[in-house]
Amino acid sequence: MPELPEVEVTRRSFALEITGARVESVRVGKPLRWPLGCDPQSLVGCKVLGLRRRGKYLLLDLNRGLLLLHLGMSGSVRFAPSLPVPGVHDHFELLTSQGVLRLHDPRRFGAVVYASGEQDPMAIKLLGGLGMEPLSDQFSLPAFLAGLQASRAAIKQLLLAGRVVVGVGNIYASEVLFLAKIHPATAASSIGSTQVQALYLAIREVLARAVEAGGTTLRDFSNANGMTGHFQQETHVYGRDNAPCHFCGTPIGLFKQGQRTTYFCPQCQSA
DNA sequence: CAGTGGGCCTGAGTGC
DNA sequence: TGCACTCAGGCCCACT
Repeated sequence: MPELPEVEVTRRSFALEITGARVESVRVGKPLRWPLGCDPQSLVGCKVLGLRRRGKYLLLDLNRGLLLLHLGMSGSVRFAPSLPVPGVHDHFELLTSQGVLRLHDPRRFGAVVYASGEQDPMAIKLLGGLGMEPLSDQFSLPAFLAGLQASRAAIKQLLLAGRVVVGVGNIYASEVLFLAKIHPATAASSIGSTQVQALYLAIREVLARAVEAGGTTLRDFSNANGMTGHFQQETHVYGRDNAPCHFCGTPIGLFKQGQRTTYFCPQCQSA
């Protein structure tokens, strides 16, 4: 499910409600991608100072350390004064003085990891290699250009790797490359500065627009209040193979890049 | 060293 | 209806 817009939509949907809450109990279900890294009971009594986002991670700041939440491919978070009895795919739950935080994740590619602080080795391992935040001032055109010039990988795969800029997953990578009229298999270092600028602008615009739209709900994404997104109604190429390109009418094509499906317009994005 | 591909899990959808 | 198979929004890590 979750690329940057979905994670940011999730964050916004309960950041204020959970801030200031005191953890009263913790429930863990089946193992997630990584172990929690602490005794769940040690979280009881912690106070929630705030909820931030870095890339596709949610950072729940506590008065003692922080929890890193990742939604993997199929994760979603709910936060409400109370929730129904946990189901088989609800693998982590914090009961707090202000509501119940629950992670639902059928495929269990997600994770909840405790770190004592941002210098904790686990925090560094997970967050240390992340690229620029695309919706922040940190994301600059010169730095983006330098990042692309340093890699001869295919641009789509470089975007997915998140080492240059974070948060662009499989859906949005196809979308931004379409808007910038760049073929997804183009070697990053060979893209001219004019097209790099178009890509830079497309990343900012598409991600910001997707956040406004409440994210993309393909199957099961919803925010912490259970509301779905509707950016899927605005995609130009993702999931539209054989449908006419919105700009030129050519049928949208698809191919595989590193096990992931890439959608593109063979006319608008001719290599 | 950079770049590619396997694997982690489960559920939904498709074709026979 | 049932079974086998493919595919899915991410990311670490072993390998080349």
